[in-house]
Amino acid sequence: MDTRERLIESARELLWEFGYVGTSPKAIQQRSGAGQGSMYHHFRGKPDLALAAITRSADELRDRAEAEFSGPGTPVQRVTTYLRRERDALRGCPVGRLTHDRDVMADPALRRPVEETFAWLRTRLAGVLAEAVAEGELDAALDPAATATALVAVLQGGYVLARAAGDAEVYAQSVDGALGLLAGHVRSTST
Amino acid sequence: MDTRERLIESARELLWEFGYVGTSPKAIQQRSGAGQGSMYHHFRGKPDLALAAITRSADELRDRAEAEFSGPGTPVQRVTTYLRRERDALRGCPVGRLTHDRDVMADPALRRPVEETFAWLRTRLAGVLAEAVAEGELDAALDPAATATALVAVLQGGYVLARAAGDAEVYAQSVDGALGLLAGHVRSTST
DNA sequence: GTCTATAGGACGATAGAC
DNA sequence: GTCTATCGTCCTATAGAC
Repeated sequence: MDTRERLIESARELLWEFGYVGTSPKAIQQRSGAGQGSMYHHFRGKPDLALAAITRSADELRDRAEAEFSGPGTPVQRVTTYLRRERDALRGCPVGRLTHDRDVMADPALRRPVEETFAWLRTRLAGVLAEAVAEGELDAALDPAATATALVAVLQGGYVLARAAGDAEVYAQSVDGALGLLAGHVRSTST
Repeated sequence: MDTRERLIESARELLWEFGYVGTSPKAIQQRSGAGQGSMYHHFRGKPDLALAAITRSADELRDRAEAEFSGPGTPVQRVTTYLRRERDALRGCPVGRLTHDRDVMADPALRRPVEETFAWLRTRLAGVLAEAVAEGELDAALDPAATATALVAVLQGGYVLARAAGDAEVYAQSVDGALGLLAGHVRSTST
């Protein structure tokens, strides 16, 4: 793992834990073991390095979700797999948390991956839900787009509530609640 | 409105928009029209002023929710009123956003009002849902506590998604999705 | 490619006059 | 109660040697 790579990975972890404003170039350098000069050799500055880190986190999030959405099982089973996937609840979402970072949202370049990630996620999940409706697995009264947005919101909000409570179990509870609500709309239980 | 009051209100607005880390004492002073000396006369420092501001925002949130939960209508109608209340979606939740602020979560005094607000909110909403189940308005299969947590999460996550999209309509969509999911569990539609 | 030195500014807070 | 002056620290970035 070369210096450039270590800088990106260090930036990713610090951005996840402390946010953009709370992450200083100095902290990234120390964590990666790179010196001041190295960082400014590989990147133009903090925003440039942050863009590389954010883009990578966004790509990872998307790839993992896509694997679950296009995996085995019925549409509802795949959605359940996605929702139930183990997550580091108290750490929160590495992409979603940037939403509360003024400096990120104010910079179009940094904001773009955040915006695109959630736009894709909502659309992709809506597609899987539409499949479920089309196959009769889900109640036709359910609007795929609105339901998808609500489910993604449950995850993002679950992180907020878990952090507020200081208890990862609260995240699990909000997923349980969402699945309980969804269960009432499942028509066929064919395995 | 005296100086102390103006300081608290200015701190509330800045905390809401920029978060704790992003809000400097200097900015609060300028917005409130108070000088450096005034702020340090009325408050011990930034954390002390922030505590007053956060506590007030938390109390306000709680009072508004309580008014809706104990208002007129059936339990499900009251929950719907709460969820549908107009909110400044792109601004987000003044309390929930502090969850992503490291300095707030690291300080037990500042963290307490955040923790207590959501603990109360989830418990109180669970109580209204339990009423609905007891009265037969809601499906008995629904767990009040988990459902309440999921619904609060939809609001908090709705803010995240709306900010990511830069579109308040996304917040409304996640509320629509949640109500659509809840609708499948409503038993009697007695007015 | 990596190092050290240094710049210019903002931060949070304190001192002491009025 | 409010003012101005000042402190020490950290921030992001640049310069220039090696």
